[in-house]
Amino acid sequence: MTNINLYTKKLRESGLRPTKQRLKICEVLFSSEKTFHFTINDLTKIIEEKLSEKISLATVYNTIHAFKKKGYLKEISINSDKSYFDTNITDHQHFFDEDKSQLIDCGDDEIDSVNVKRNITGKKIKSIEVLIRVASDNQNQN
Amino acid sequence: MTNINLYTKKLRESGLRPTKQRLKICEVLFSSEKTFHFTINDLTKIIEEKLSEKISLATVYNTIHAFKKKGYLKEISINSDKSYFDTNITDHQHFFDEDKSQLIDCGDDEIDSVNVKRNITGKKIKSIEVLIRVASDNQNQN
DNA sequence: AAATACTTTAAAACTATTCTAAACTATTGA
DNA sequence: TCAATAGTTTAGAATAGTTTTAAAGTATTT
Ligand SMILES: [Mn+2]
Ligand SMILES: [Mn+2]
Ligand SMILES: [Zn+2]
Ligand SMILES: [Zn+2]
Repeated sequence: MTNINLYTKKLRESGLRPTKQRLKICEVLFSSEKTFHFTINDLTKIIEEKLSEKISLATVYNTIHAFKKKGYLKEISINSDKSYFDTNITDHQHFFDEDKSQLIDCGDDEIDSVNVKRNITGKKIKSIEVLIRVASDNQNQN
Repeated sequence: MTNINLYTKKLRESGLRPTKQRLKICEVLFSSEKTFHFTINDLTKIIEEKLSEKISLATVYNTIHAFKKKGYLKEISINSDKSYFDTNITDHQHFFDEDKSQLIDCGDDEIDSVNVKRNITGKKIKSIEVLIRVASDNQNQN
């Protein structure tokens, strides 16, 4: 399957038609073997700089949300003014480097799976998210 | 130690003088044996309704931040448009009821402690946060 | 081709949070 | 005592990420 076909499939399955703009977004999100973490701002900059293409912010937001809803992207919970997304949709956890405001994947082999012994009546577990905040040793402690 | 003295101590240790407004905030935060989770909006409403006192939002924000910085409050990481705070500053984890947008404490005995096998060079672990998202079984799955 | 449906876009709106600057209050020290 | 100084509260303005709007553009259907 060519990349264009793959992008088209993902867009269609997310309820979106494969337009020029959306395919560009896909190119940034899904062309690399490597997964990555990004904010909407990051993504918009990459599109503008690497693909020298100007896409309206609204289109970027809409597309990212459709992919998130369908499960082609994950959103990572951090206390931050911005939203962080992840092209790695497998079950995995994160370090958050507070010095650089940067997410780092934590492999399955690097953390024991979380065992929850309690269940909330009438509720189902949707996800278990672990965030390990790290910072430089010699931090301004104050 | 009377409550007023306790509040005064907490304020002073957070670098704030014990003013009328700040003591009111303390009363809501620290008078009950039970700990609780809140947003700034919640807290402001409680102050206005229960204590029939009007305190400027800026004062609430400043006081909450000072307490957080000092460690008398914790902030919980959720993907939300608002910040959630916790008067329970002991090491514990959370369920997040997505139907009600409500945090539920997860006791030490209800979850196995997380074992991280990797360390990031030059970085120290500041915290390990676990968030278990739950929602009603019969959710609109779409 | 005309009608219809979907999309992009710039700009406006929205909202939680932070900042500002002026009025107010408490503390200091002569 | 009381003026000078330092700290505080407040309403409103500013900020910034995100969402909404509405009009112009594009694609699809009949
Ligand atoms: Mn926020
Ligand atoms: Mn946000
Ligand atoms: Zn990741
Ligand atoms: Zn809690």
